[in-house]
Amino acid sequence: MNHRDEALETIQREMTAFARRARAAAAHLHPELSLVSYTLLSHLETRQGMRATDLAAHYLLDKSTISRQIGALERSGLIERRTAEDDHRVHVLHLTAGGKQALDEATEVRRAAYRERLGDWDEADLDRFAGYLLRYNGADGN
Amino acid sequence: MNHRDEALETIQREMTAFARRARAAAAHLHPELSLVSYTLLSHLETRQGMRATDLAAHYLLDKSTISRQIGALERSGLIERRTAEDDHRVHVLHLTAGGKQALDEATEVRRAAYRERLGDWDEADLDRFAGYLLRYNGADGN
DNA sequence: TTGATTACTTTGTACTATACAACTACTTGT
DNA sequence: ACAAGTAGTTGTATAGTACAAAGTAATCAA
Repeated sequence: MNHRDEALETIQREMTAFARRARAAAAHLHPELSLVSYTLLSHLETRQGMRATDLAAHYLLDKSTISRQIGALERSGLIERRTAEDDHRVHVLHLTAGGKQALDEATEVRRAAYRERLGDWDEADLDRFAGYLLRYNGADGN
Repeated sequence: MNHRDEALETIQREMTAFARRARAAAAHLHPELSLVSYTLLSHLETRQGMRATDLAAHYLLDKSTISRQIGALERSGLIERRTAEDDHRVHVLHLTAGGKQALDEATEVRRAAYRERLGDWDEADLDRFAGYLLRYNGADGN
């Protein structure tokens, strides 16, 4: 295996290892909001008015899975579903005040964990790492 | 939010988004070996003779979860459990030939996907990215 | 304008991954 | 040799997920 493949292998392995721990890590950090709920809320915050279908595509999930997830979030009062005026097939999704608050609390806890974890990194490295991740995720449509 | 926090925020967000897609991505790439099974086999390959408890700690999973996972892998003939000679409470885990083969096949598929995805990165960037991931994961014990 | 087709979502069903608690089996330190 | 600790399994409950089928609304073609 050449040098390039070794780097790819490392990236593959480390990204995967991280992914594998993320759910449990989230559960420990903020037990009241699962990783799944957190990511959905977080996505809705930056893109209010998104459709269920868009979320499904983004997270590579089945539409039925998303339907149930947002159903649960709605029942918990964290989001609102509104039927779109122009197309009555569509439900547009919005964070409620409670949803925003729950999200903010979880985000603060997560931020603290990352600040701690990356505390000894200098700013240039953080920037480059962030840039690489954006580029990586952007590649297949983040 | 200062610059440093913005970089942290990006890292947090992008790592999380990636994690959220990894399971489904794996299911599409190699349906015959889930992300969970893949990571366990992969870990065993590099560290033959590992104990169930070690896997649980590494992946932040409950020992019962690991117990059932390795039970399933054993029933599928992908790994072997051997009682340790020096401590009869302990089961050490080994990849079987079949397990090695299944792992190799999935790894090849994954490698191809990463090669594709990162095809336009130059080698210096791949190296730095890999380095950052190692550093990041190493921080809390990978 | 209505019947077919398409688009978005929900529901029925089944399975996998997971946690927590209780238990069994073994080991170790005093 | 027994109390305390460690490794693993089993009972039970729940969340997350997929796939297939159905429901509902919009659009398009004749």
